Amino acid sequence: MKKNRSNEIEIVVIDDEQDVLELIEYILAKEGYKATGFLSTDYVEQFLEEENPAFLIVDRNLPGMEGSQFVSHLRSKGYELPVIFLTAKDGDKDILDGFEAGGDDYMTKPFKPQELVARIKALLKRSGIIQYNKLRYRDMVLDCQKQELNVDNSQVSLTNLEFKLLTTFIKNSHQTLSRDFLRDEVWEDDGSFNDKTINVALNRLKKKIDPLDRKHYFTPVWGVGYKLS
Amino acid sequence: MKKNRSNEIEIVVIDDEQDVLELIEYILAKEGYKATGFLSTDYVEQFLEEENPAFLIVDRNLPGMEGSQFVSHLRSKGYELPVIFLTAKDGDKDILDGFEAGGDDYMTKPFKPQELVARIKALLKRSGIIQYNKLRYRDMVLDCQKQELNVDNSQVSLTNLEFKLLTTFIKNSHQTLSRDFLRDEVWEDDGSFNDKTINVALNRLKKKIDPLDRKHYFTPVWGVGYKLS
DNA sequence: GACATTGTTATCAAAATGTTTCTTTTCTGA
DNA sequence: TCAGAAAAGAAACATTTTGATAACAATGTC
Repeated sequence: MKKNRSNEIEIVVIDDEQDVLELIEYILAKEGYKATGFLSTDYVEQFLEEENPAFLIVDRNLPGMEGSQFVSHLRSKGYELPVIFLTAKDGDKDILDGFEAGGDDYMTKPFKPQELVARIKALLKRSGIIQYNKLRYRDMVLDCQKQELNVDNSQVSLTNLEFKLLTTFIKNSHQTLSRDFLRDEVWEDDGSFNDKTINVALNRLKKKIDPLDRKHYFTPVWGVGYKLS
Repeated sequence: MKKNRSNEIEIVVIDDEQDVLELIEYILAKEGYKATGFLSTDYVEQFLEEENPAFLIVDRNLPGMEGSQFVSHLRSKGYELPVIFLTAKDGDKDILDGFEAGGDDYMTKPFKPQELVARIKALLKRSGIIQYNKLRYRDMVLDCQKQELNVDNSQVSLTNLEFKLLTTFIKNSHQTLSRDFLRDEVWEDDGSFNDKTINVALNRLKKKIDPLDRKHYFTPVWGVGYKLS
């Protein structure tokens, strides 16, 4: 029901061989994905419903329900998450069956880990799950598409102005930003402009992203402006 | 950036061997696609600009510019159309290069025509060029052919506009949709357009699918638009 | 014409942003 | 070092912008 709180992309892997499962989980973990393995299709649907993972990697020879049948079933239920088949079944007909069932890609075992990762990435990109407009500073991650900020893996909601302000600072993290610069860049100077507007805006931002003032993201530069620290 | 007027999906194929080109064109035509072949990357960019085809199939060993280089170039220019590499270059490194350059899929020659077609279809579906039959989000299931919505297993009737709106949100469930985007996508901007039209339409939709406002499917993003939650 | 759909307008509420005032901090020079 | 000036912070208030909602008008459909 709810998306993962953290920024991690969650991938479900279904394979009946424990060691293959572990290998894949290891590969995915190394790439920064959160992998959840299943030895059969049992409970997977329930898991999808509850956790809403981003991606599915599925073998075809599974106990109980065959992999492509399972995917077909999911599709008929309206699940549209990207699916890669990863299986020893490598006949021409098998591959076509996989796509017919609603798979997005089909890889045969044995497989190259790097190719699996590349294909996953391509699909995540194509499905719009990966976004590139991300900015990072210390433990902050800004998602420019969603206008969202994560600080230390918990979401902080920012207003447009605050977002623009923070973006400007992170894009220029190496230098002190003068009030003049900020006025030009963030506010698009409408002439009349109160001295304190910038101060107030910045302090509101500070309070939102670090309410307890423990992290001191911003340092005032006396008589000039502010810089990230 | 608008789709071809006709119903046909237009696919560009680049391959320096005339007979391979013709074979692929033949395969695609038989599947009902409109194929346009090129023997090199020359003029392809111009063609993309003018015709805005839906899909690109590209060889790697091309006279002039190498295939992956060309794709990389297109990506950097902002072309987002799906790309399949279809090439004899089958080394591990080659495949990774292909994905690195921005390819969506990678097939090696010799290839099975049916597999090519299956991969094209999968990608067209995933890119939203072909419609899905069903979409799901939380406890909502949309049947796009019947224009029907089921929420928590009971049917809710939606108007065309409402259906299109909801579909757009579910297809882009991972990001905030700005009013500009919605205007382009759902209404096809007739120029005069009241600010509040979108608000009203969305609130009507909200009320229909969740009359008691218990589920909070939509979250307004202040000053921007809405997102699914 | 009756009805459903969609767009428009008006009103209110909420959120964001700007302004003012006062307090606190920081810097400077005697 | 300390007093005073200048700058920044904080809180309260004011203004503006935006969103929700309802009522109404326009449009299209049968």
